[in-house]
Amino acid sequence: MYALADCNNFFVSCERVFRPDLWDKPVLVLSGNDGCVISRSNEVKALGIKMGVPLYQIRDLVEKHHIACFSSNFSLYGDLSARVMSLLRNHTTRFEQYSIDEGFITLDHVSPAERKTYCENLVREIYQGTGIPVSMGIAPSKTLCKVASKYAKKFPGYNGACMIDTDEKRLKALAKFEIGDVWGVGRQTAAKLAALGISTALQFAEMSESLVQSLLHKPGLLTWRELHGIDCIDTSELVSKQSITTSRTFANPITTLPLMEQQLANFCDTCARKLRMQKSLCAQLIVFAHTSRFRTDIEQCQIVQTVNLSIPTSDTRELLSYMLNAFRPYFREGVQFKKAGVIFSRIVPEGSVVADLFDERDRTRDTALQRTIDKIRDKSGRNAILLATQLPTSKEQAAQVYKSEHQSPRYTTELSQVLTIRI
DNA sequence: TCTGGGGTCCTAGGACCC
DNA sequence: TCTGGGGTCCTAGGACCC
Repeated sequence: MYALADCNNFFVSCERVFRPDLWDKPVLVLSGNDGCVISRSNEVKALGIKMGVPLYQIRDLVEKHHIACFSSNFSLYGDLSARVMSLLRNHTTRFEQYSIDEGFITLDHVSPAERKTYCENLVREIYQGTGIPVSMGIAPSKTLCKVASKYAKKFPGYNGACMIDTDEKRLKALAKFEIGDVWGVGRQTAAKLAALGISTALQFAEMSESLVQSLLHKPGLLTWRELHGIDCIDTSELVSKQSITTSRTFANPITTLPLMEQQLANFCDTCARKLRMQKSLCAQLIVFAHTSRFRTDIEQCQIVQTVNLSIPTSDTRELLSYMLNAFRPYFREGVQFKKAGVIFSRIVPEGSVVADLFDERDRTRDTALQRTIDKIRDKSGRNAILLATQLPTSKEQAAQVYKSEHQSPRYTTELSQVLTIRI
């Protein structure tokens, strides 16, 4: 048996931990540039505000119902997530973090009769220890855990933990569960199934295995088996990422090369630091920039350049020079670039690389320099030392690239803060 | 006017091989 | 007009997740 712990309205809950006055008020958290809704309190959900809607489309509702809006504050969410996950880790022999707000534990060390109570206590402990409300779902497969956790979230009578441990409970739970809400069933799949008259998880489970296989192939088949209680989805943590992305939408489009290069240099730096943190190198980088797909009134432009490296590296200066050389010829002055980003892929572990006879770089020296730069930054802050390309071209321009008007303080990750904490 | 960011897995089809 | 067959590897794009 697994138990899934799923934080309720996670980003909103994080903001509320430090704003007890908002505990029973409508609250939402916004994406970058305060663009879209990415987390909603129950009060906001009740107002019919959907996940992902742009803020400008719900301005009236926000004002009318005095909804508290926050810009996203990922250093806060990451820190509170780590605290929740560490409490979960203490309660099991096997723990798998699935996302920033979800983790699976196994319950082999708890007798079947005590599992529900055990999880109810864990929910209480996490709430007392972190201020974050959590719902738990207990079941023999992860997909069923997800179903159970949604029931736990929806009905207070479950005391925060819902268990599907008999066939009777399983069928009852699936009968009232929309197929589109099942983990692994997205819009396309739900539409395909709707065409066959299938709308609940139970109807889907009652399809023949061979029909599911021919219609939805491997992913659909796995979901079908999971709903029958067969554990077959592996979520074991990948020790290192297979690709690393940094990309941003700009509040005001970028139209000049120096400003674009500065942004790309910072993206490249962020990716390269992540790469070095997981002790890897990459052999491919992709750099892209494009105009807003919503603006049908202006000239559209999309740049995508892939660079393959014959020798994998994690050196920021080296990666940046390849990147800018590939990008520069395609940049068109005056085009309104709304989004840009960098992707590192073909990632391999450090030390797995064989020296190249025709290598023209002094890698020993490069590595030593990069290590020194990293050390200075660890000690004195990220901006203590930067590449020239990363420097803002002008203060006025730099200030206009992003927008974040409702940012909460970095309560947990910045020193010298006086805090009011809800107990 | 304003519309997020970072991932994974799977599959079909092209390139290439003998 | 007729134009092999079978296999592997790689990649782009689709679908999905939070």
